[in-house]
Amino acid sequence: MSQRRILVTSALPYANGPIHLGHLVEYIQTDIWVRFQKLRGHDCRYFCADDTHGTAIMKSAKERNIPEETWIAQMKEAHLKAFTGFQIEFDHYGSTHSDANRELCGSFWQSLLNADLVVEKEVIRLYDPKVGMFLADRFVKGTCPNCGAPNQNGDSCVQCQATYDPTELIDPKSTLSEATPEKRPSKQLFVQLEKLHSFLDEWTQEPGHLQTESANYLKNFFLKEPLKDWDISRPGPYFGFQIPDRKDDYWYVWFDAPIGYIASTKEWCDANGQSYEDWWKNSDTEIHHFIGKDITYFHTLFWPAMLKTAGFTLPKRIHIHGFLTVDGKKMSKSDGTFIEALTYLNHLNPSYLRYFYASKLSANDGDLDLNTQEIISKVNSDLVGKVVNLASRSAKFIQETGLSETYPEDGGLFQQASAEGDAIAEAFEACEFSQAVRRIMALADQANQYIDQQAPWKMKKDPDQAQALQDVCTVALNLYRQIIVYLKPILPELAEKTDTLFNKPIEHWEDAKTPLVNQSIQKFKHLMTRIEEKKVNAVIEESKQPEEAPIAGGEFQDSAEPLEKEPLSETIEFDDFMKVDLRVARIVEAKEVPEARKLLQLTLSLGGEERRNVFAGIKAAYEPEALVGRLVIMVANLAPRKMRFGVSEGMVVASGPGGKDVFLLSPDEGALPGQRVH
RNA sequence: GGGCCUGUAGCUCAAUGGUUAGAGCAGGGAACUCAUAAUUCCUUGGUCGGGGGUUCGAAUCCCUCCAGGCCUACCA
Repeated sequence: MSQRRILVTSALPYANGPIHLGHLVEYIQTDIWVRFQKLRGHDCRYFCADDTHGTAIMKSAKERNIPEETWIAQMKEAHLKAFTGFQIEFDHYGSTHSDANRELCGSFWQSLLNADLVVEKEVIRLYDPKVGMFLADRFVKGTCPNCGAPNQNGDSCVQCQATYDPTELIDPKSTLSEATPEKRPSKQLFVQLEKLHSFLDEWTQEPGHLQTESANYLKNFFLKEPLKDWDISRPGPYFGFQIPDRKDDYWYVWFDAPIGYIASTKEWCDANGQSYEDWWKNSDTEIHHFIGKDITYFHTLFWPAMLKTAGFTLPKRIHIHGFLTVDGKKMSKSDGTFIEALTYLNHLNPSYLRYFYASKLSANDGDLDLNTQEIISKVNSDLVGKVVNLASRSAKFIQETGLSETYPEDGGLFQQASAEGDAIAEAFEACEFSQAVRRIMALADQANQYIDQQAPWKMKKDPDQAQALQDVCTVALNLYRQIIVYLKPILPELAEKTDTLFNKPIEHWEDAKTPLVNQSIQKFKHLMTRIEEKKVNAVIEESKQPEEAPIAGGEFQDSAEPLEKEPLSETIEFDDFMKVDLRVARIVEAKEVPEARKLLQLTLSLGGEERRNVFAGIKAAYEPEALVGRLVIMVANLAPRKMRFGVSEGMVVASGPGGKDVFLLSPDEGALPGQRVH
């Protein structure tokens, strides 16, 4: 296979807020893809930078009473800390506020001028006389001109969904100073994108450049009609780059941001004795941009147009991903699901999230849901239970002897898994990470079966079987290492620990094709620990922020979520209800069931001599001692159920999703054991 | 209102138009005791969203309806 030259970028995070788990979908996705390409031996480089310009940055700096440069330096440091923590490995991470970027912007600009694409037009905009600047839409609030709702944003109304120009707002107010803005004429520069319409038609529809859903979206939406002129300048004061030969005009942040990809490349090239033009003006370079679907517009229309005009190589592919939801909903600060990267890292291992995202990501732009129960189950059963367990259950048998001198007969397992590597590689290449993970886990299942069949722990008891024992463990550990080769792009840290275990680093994807033999093995140390639910809960707790002022409606603001999660059942008749015999019962004894993960054993009294033995799945939520003596509601006529630990003679009634969130029902004071509930 | 995507087991997802639709997790039963209560075997569980159509044959192709998601609007 010939070596490819691949340049990869992720979208530049805005230097105005911390990195959160939503951002990380993209950086983890990109990082996995880049690590995969590097492991395959390609000349692959990953560039990114902070996006540092615009009015929002000015506002933040102003609020803190510090220069913009100080603010963006602080943000960059925080961003890098988060990325490093999640093992996102850039070849270079720059900033759009750099000399390299300023120069490149100048050269792009000149190309646009030369191509006669820039025109000047006069527009009426809102101006804040107190602050002395024109106001971006987001910094104006006022009464909706359509429905009269007060306190609406500058561009649209949440009440009636109307969109409008901020100059149409009734009674507008600047959110920067509370001043009433003035309407002022402003001369602004526009790029006539329409002149490149046919090029964009062609480029966006060419197979391979975009996912089909994105190509369709552009075709049916923007490209169906003449493209609007792109408003590319902003009047000062504006934190950004001044446009050459224009006294008071700055490039709009979305002009200089994507050029930041090239500037970051250039900084790396300058430091490494290379020419950035070899990367960006070279048809042999594959350029891959990873972005979220919210910025499709900028990367699939403006950006190719700019590259084309300035004579740069066009992207080979734009990889567009969806948004992150948590437990099926948009991230929410009040729910504690707006989780910052650094908050996560305070409690949990980054590998968990890397693996979880990989197991959910595919090449389409659908949203990805982070479900707390699912991440626990996936990591604990796949990674710890299956993969790491392979090493854990075999390494210690051959710590003294090391791996066998020649690779033993294994019934073709290694060969088979080696061949599977091609299909796994194809899945990685196509960004079908979930498929790759599925295939890898199937290999782990096979390897566990092999160990079970061979039963090395039995061989260990018989000195005559010493060679067989070494051979079986040699196979098992090689199958394990092979899996780690495939997982290395996703889990670099686990791969490093595995390198240590085997005294031999994994350096290339092809390492999965050759078994290790005649090799000493380090003393086994735990490679990865299980996720504890309480740590996940701690992340959510730490992420919770006080609710913003309630919208309306008084003091009872119950969430609609429980009902959405478990909708009402169909209507039943009274007789149906009466079949269920609910009784008040007193817990007279409660004890742990040591072998059971979720169960407590309860002895319930229905009064008099009537006792019931009930197993309840509430171990995670209640201490046995705290339960003794309290009254609960039980289903008293439920058919007895034989369980592994004994017969359960009914059930106690509780609400909640399960796990730690279980809430037993209690009757009000005065209720007596044995009384029926109706 | 329009566009795009999705709908398969309780949950997460597979299945080039071709046997009886499969995995993992969860549930039930058993085995094992090397391993971080991990693993292995057996097992329960499906109106492939509904209805039409094309076909020798449809989860898969076409039409239509329903539900969900995302995007976007007096425009496609």
